Amino acid sequence: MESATPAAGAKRRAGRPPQAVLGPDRITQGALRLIAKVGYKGLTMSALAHLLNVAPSALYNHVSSKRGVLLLIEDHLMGGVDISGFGAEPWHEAVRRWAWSYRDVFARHTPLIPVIAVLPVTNAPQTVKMYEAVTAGFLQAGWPEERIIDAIVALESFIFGSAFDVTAPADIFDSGDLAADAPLFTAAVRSRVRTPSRKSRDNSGGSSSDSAFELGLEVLIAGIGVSMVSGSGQDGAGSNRVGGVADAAARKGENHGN
Amino acid sequence: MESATPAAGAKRRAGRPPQAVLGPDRITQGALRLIAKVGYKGLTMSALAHLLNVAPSALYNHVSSKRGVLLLIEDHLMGGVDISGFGAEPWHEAVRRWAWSYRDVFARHTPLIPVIAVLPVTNAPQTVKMYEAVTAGFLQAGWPEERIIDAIVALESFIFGSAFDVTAPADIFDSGDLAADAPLFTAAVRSRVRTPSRKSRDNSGGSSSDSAFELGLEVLIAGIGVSMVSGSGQDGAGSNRVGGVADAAARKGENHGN
DNA sequence: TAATAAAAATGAACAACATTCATATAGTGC
DNA sequence: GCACTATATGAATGTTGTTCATTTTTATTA
Repeated sequence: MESATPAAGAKRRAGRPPQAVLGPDRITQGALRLIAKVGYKGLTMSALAHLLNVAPSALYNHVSSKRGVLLLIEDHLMGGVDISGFGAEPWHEAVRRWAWSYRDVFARHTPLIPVIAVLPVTNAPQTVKMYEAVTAGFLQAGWPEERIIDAIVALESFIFGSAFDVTAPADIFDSGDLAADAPLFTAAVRSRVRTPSRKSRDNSGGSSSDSAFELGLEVLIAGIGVSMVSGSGQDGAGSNRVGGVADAAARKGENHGN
Repeated sequence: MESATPAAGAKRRAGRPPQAVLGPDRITQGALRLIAKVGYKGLTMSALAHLLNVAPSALYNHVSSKRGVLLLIEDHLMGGVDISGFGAEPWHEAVRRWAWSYRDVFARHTPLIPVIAVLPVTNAPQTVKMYEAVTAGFLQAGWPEERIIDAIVALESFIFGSAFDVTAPADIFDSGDLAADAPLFTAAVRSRVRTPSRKSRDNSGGSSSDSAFELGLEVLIAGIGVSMVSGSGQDGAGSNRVGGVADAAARKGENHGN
């Protein structure tokens, strides 16, 4: 039997080959392998073509530009985001699972974020599938339909921003020579504690981006949950207002905290 | 008197000119003018050099790479972020002012975000200044020093992600052919309402990214505020828990919104 | 003051990259 | 069987970021 990917050394003469050597799937897999090996700066059309044992120009029969390759990757990755909690777990837990995996996936693919954020979802089946599952989970939790997209967008914005933060170097807040001009900031950076995050419970010591992500995510989940729970029933204010939480700031008394 | 920027047609012979023609400031201003005119895809070293009436290679006497130009722009823009609220307004209002202006600035400069998020703050005076002001505001509000950076990072992540969202096309959630596979999502997108945002009070109709931003920001401010007021010092549990916001569910009450 | 080093410009050159074009071959539909 | 389309090759192109040798001016040092 012929291998679908012929030996790397084999020459292929010009003209359409007997059986297709490229295709969206192979391009995607090749790009992922390349990224894993040399990172995004090494993801060039030439390198991808070489890895696929093909001339660079052949790729343009399947994608219209390099952006097309990025889109293939993006949609593939979306399939790896964990949506299994929706419909199977309480809303807040499902959102947690989804958000952490979403961030983790794109933390290793931050160059895709500027592409995703601006790109229509059309013809991206995995992406649409993810949104459908998330929407279903929100609906099931009683969240009013007309505000679900805003909630998802807010969460997603936080997730994308946090994915960048994961890639930041540890010394990102080192003021250097300017430390003298920023004593409060410098002290705050130095005193920053690494609270063991949800994630780091199983792994080694938690990173600082994990604790910031956990802080923001928990606040968002709780805050969105507030509107959800209160908005549906008795107190008429709920549907489109979240600001009520702000007033709660004053009431320290019955707080969970201790 | 000689104009600092000589006429565009003038030729300059090789060798160091009598008075400096470049410098960080002129490079920054030139880059900003270029971006305003042709956007980031038009910001090339050649184009920048041409606009500054200089050979491209001359730029490399002042920046070590194109990234250096982006860093100059970034720090300059940080000076435009509104930190005037800290020390002059209640904490939540100061954060609101800061966050909105921060997002607005970088919504017009999203290509900088991947650079900022990964880049140490060293030698970026405006950036350090901003962090110092924000830290001061958080301290003044009673927020425990060791958690301030996490809070800022969480807010910043949300802000960066939201800046991308501003640039997204209106039809970004158009499922196209896949709409049939995602009925709930499609319906939610269609029913999405444009709640007039804080910002749109003075302007025309609010955009959908504005309402998502407002939702997330208000939740974050409220949630962080809860922990700040309640959990600050003594109680050991407060550090990594925010769930208290959820208890505030019942309350409604006024907010800034209208 | 003279000698020397450093700073800041020019212009030519380069490699890498995304992309296009002419060409060749294989499959598909009428 | 014939036209058409799909898919490959390989050469070529135009940008882009960057480097290098060179030149001129300013700053430093002996």
